[in-house]
Amino acid sequence: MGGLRFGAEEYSLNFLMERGYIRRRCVSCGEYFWTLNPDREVCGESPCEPYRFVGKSLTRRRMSLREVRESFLRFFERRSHTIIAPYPVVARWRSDIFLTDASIVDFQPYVTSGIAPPPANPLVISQPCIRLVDIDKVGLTFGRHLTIFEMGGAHAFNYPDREVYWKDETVQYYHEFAQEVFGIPEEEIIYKEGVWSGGGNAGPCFEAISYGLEVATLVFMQYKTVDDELIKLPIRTVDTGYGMERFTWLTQGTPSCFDAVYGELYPRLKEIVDFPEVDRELLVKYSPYTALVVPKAGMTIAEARRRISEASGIPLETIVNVIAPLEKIYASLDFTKSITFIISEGVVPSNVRVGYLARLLIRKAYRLLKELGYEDRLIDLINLQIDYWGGDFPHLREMRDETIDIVEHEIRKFEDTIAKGVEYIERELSEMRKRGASEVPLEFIIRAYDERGVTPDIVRPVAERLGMEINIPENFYELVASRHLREEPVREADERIRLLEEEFKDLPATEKFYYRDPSMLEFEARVLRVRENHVALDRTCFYPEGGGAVSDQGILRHSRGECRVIDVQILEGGVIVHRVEGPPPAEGEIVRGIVDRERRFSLMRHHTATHIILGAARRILGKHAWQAGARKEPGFARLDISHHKRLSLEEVVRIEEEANRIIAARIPVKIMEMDRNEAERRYGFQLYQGGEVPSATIRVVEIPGWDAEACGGLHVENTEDVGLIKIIRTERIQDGVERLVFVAGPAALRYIQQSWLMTLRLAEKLEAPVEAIEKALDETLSELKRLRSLARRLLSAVAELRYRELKEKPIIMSGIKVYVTRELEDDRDYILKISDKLLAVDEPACLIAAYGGERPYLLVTANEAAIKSGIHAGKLASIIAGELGGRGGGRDRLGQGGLGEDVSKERLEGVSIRALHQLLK
RNA sequence: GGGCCGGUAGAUCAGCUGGGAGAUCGCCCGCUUGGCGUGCGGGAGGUCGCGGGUUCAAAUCCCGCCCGGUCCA
Repeated sequence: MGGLRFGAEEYSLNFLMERGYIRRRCVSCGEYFWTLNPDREVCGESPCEPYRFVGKSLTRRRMSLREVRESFLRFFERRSHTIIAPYPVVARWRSDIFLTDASIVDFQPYVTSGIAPPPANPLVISQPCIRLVDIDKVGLTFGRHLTIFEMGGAHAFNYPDREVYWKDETVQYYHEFAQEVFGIPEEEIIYKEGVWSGGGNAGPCFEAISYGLEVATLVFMQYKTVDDELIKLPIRTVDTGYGMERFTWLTQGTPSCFDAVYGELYPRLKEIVDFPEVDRELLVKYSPYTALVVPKAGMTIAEARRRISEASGIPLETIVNVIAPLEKIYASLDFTKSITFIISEGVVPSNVRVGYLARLLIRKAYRLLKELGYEDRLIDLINLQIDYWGGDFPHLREMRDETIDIVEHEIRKFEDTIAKGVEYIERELSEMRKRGASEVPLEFIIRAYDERGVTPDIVRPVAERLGMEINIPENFYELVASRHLREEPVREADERIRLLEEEFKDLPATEKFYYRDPSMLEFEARVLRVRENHVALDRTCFYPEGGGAVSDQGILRHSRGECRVIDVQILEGGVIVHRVEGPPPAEGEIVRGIVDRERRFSLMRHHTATHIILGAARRILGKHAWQAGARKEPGFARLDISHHKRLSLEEVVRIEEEANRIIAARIPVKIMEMDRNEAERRYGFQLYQGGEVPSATIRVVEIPGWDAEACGGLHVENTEDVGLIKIIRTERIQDGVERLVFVAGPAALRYIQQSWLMTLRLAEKLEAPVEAIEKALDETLSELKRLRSLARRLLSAVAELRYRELKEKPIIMSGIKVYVTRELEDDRDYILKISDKLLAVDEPACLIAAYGGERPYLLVTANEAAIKSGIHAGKLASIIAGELGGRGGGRDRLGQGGLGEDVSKERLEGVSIRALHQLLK
């Protein structure tokens, strides 16, 4: 949405004009802003103006982050906002993003689009947010950018029939907040006009600036953006973001935001890492110029440092040697906080999706600490973060052991990767050097990172040790990225569904009888439309495919006979379409539907079993075990869960035992339609195991005391109806995701019976009692080994005899001893043994052998002397095989081929002699 | 989810323009030594991830699958 602008009327608020604010244009950046000071020429935001609060106490008093957060929440509570507890940083209720990067994310898209009501209106929340876009610049800006921060959000949702508040009040609230809580004088409150857009929405906004620092953004979300066009939204949303950390920084006037947020932690931090002692005067002098660093402009770090040095007069080497190490400490504080929050919410590092972001953070933190020589202190820092933030976010402490375990495991894996990578690089580089290369090719550095995760900073010391030059371009990571620039493959799997949607979209939503009474398996309904073999009814008991479960099947009886229902799909808009085989019914008539009972019950059992197993897995493996996918079929089901280690046999056995205990406990399965906000309050966000649920009410399937999930599936009434659960296999489908494949009910019995029958058959074949099959098999295998070795030795002995026989009667041609033989033994090693012996002479010798059954193989060998005399085994093999209906080839000392027909020794001799004549002429 | 790399002896890896499965370390035996180490000599150890295809012939080429690694502006 580059270039989008709103007219002055969007920003000319009565509130501002009544206060005497005037609109001006920044001489530096060209943006419009509102100020009380008619002489002000710049907008006041860095980099147009350096910070003016560092080293000073400009606000009423110094405040900690917690105090700022509390003041913020209470301030808006006094103005009739309801305080809402923070949402997770992992946005599992959304399918479009992985992490919560703004407070409004909590309410998108369902609240902002009007599908669901907000939990309160207006509301206020302090939402921990994670943003990784500027990760490489964290530290460099002294804390203006963080990967994790708290966004104070005061939100109002204005409906056509209910106006809460809009622009004037929003700005007024901010204005009063800045004055009352912090004592910032009006002359220092500047509002810069801006445009906010993201997630398909847009609107004008004000950036609130004081003393050079932007501390809040006030967004008036009121448009949907479609193809660069703005469409008014029915719901206008006040979306404000107050930077809790930035306010804290402002009140404290410390050189960096990290000092303000983590200051009280420094004594403990110094016990963990050697905190560089930097002269405070230098930092106070340096800090304002960090405002010059604009991460998004694609400025390299070196360039940023040069510019700061130039502007501040601080020598570049001071910055590099004194300040840079401090920045690394800052960044590792920020990264470890992000890691702590993400992992505590049950994210398992992996090579996909949000797991990859977690891995990225852990690796970056590790490398950063390694540069400082403290990579072994990463876990200590995580513990420190848990201690520090655990007061405000208790789940961090609850998850401490799991978090530490997962991070430790990830670090070990990374160390492994590096160790192997370094070995590889040493090998390759010394090889390159041997071949005369004096510089490490850039291609090699890129490949090392892309394929093996070995970063340039690891390659560099190896190269230097080997005396090779190495040049790493500043834009290295962009180069890597550029080779992933390929087009996204277009998927067309859903093409069929899309076509169906075209055909049926104008029909009313089908009445879902399967929810009303899941035991009802026969019903009558009117046919609304038939398109080829797709039938839509006004109501149905057939459960459509969804939530990882395949659909019901059954029969439709109608005036022209009956057809089989083989697949059922629910389309957007709620029309359910039955795909049928056999004569379809006529439109308008009444049909009788009969659902396949066996299949339905199997699916229900497997579905409930999936919930039971998930509950068991979360108890045995830990709360990080989230559902990462599921599939329920009549014959089996599978559940993918996030977990950082391979499942051990013991764990699988315990999960199975726990699951079957829940079956035996005969717990009734409760299914309720609940208000979304109510459900989230009661069960927490682990409701969303199956991903996003796009509705105001949520269907909750609860096995009381065990598991509760938002789920649209059909379930048995009581856990005992599942009968029996047998886990039959586990797989690791990706790094960090384990798949459990299991069977339930009669399917489980069938599986166990089949296993038992196989065991019996094995025992029979091994001629051993069932109890002893393992022992019998071991014995058989070692016997096999012994016999193989015996066969080899015997063959050697036979070869020796054969050799002596053949040696006596060579055909001599042009002074070359040629041995021709026809062996029945189908064993090439045997022939080669004979050949080795026959050819181990100084005079020219050559062996031509056909061996094996009806279509024999051909082997031709020649020794050095023979080759010098003009023999080429490969060519011989080619000629001879060609004569005998086959083909062959090879090199000078060895040729082989296959013959198309059986051949006698005599025939082979004849052919061989002719071939030799041909070759030697 | 996609891209890329890899899977060969217990370990680390070479071989991969199709034509006899290798190196180093480790292991076993012998010699060297007062003993350990060392040095020398010998030896055991392999479904070349699995399945299919092409071919007279596949570790090597093609396809599918499994497993591991890595990267994703």
